[in-house]
Amino acid sequence: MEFGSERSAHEVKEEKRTESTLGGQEHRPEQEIVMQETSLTTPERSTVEVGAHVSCLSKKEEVDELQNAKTEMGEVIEENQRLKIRLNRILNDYRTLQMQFHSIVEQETKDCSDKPKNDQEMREESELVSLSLGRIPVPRNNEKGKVPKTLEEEEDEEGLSLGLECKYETSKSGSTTEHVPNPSPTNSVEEVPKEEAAGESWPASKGHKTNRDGGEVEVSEQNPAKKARVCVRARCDTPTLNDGCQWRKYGQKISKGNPCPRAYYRCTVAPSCPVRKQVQRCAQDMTILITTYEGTHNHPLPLSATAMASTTSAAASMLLSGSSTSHSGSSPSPNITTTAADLHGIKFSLSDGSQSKQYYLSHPALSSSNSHPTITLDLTSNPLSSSAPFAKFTSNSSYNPQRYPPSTSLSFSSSESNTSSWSNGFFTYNTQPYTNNRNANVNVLGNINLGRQQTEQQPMENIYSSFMQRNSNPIPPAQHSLPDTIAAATKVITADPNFQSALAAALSSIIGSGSSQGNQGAAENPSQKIKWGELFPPSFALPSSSKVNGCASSFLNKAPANPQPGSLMFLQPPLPLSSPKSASGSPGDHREKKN
DNA sequence: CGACTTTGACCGGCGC
DNA sequence: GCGCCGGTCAAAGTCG
Repeated sequence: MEFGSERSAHEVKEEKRTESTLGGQEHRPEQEIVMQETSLTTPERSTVEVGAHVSCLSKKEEVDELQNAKTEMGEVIEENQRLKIRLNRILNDYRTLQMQFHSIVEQETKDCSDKPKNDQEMREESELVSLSLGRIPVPRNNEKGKVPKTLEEEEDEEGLSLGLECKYETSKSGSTTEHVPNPSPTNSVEEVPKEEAAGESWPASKGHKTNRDGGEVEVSEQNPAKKARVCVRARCDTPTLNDGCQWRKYGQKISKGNPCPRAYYRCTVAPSCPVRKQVQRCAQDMTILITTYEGTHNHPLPLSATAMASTTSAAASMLLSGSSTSHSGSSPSPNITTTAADLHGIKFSLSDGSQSKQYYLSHPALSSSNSHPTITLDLTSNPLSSSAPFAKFTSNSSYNPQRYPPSTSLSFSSSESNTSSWSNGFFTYNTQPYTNNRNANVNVLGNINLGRQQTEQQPMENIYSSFMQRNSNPIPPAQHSLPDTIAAATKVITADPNFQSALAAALSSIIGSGSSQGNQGAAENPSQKIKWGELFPPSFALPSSSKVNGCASSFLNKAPANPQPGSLMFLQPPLPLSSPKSASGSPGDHREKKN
């Protein structure tokens, strides 16, 4: 709460500063003109003074001085003329600039009023966010098409406000309103529980459960639509991914459309942990294991569990914080595989150096329930973009367009070879532009590198430039000045809670791992927490799971677990694939209800 | 014996 | 209202 007010004040200051800065720049030409005019009047006055002074001297001296005065006057006149010419030039320049500025403003206003209006309406109606922070948003559909407009629109209307002051424009609506009632950082604290609550509540049998269990009620009567799920698709030969957590199977069901049974697991690390997961083989590719996580751990996790927990939390946070959903026009078939390419959504570019992984957040593969916003991480290599080191990260709330209308689209992509992002299960995030330091990976603020690190020699394309490239269509990236790039990137970051969430998770993971070689995540360090909070908005709320040690996912094993020394590592210990039985961790209370 | 899995039954939501 | 379906429960079985 205190923290919230602090940050609010900070935001206000930032905004004021920005406004004043911009204002000053606008008026600067006028000031220059005034100065010039003043300087022009000065010579005339001096001439008069000279004349008066001459009258007091002798004739010879007068003559001499008159001649001198004439000479001086001539010089002054010449200078005056030069000044006048300069003034004219300045005025012309100023007018030209003014005209250009006005024309630009008008143009953008028109753009905003035309397409963006629809966009805004759609966004408000659908409560969704559409961002594209990459280079190429494939104009698949209207949603995609509007992505860049949205950014431009925001940028234009908001007047290029800079800084990391938080803006919650993306979470403008309904589902979000409940979620993020006020933009104060307090939300960062509140969001966790909310997210948890969202995750905790499993729809079908809540009431059911409540009745049977009587007392223990983890039922939250919140908006059912807010239950976020994170679906992870990964190639795995084992029955289940070893994500570091301990799970207990409590059910199995053969779902329609998939011969493979779906298994239901419950986290048994803590008796009251609401986290559950569903595991199912992909019908089309049996080697692909689809794991859907729901809920947030309310207990410390084993170190090996942090990765997955953070990832899923981040993804869930992205969904929830942005009320983001993206809906592709792809077939309603529960088959995700077909939709991956169709999904616009967050697109994280990444490069592993040796191999690239793709992360698609797509339709809920497992989730049959349309009431769950689902975000899917596709860790399977995608043939569609296998040639490019891309990672796609798309969110999807559900198939049901009514509940979760098409909307959110984030694309942090860059076709450049070296980039940041989700890579082999690790989130590598590089914000080098600020430092321009290739080795800035050490700097947590500047670079987020979760997990396996690229070689330091590898130039990593900064995400800001990526944003910039995406945001400013007309202007080639190379022409962007650094300040512009930073400004645009900042804008994007501050404007999109989803991205903030991703950042949050990434940072939290880093923080956790940073200190956590000793187990306790630095996120628990109040001071650091505040720092992060200042930098990031509510959506940055660290999932509870991020505070704890965590999980690794077996899919990470696919990536060579050879972290680069000196870099921020997210998950160092290689995680063996294993059955749930072999899952590590204290048994805790495994029979939460039976006993 | 405790922890875990299996599996049929039950419940609620949703669509027709 | 009915049936389908997803999700969960809990008794029975298995394993170490």
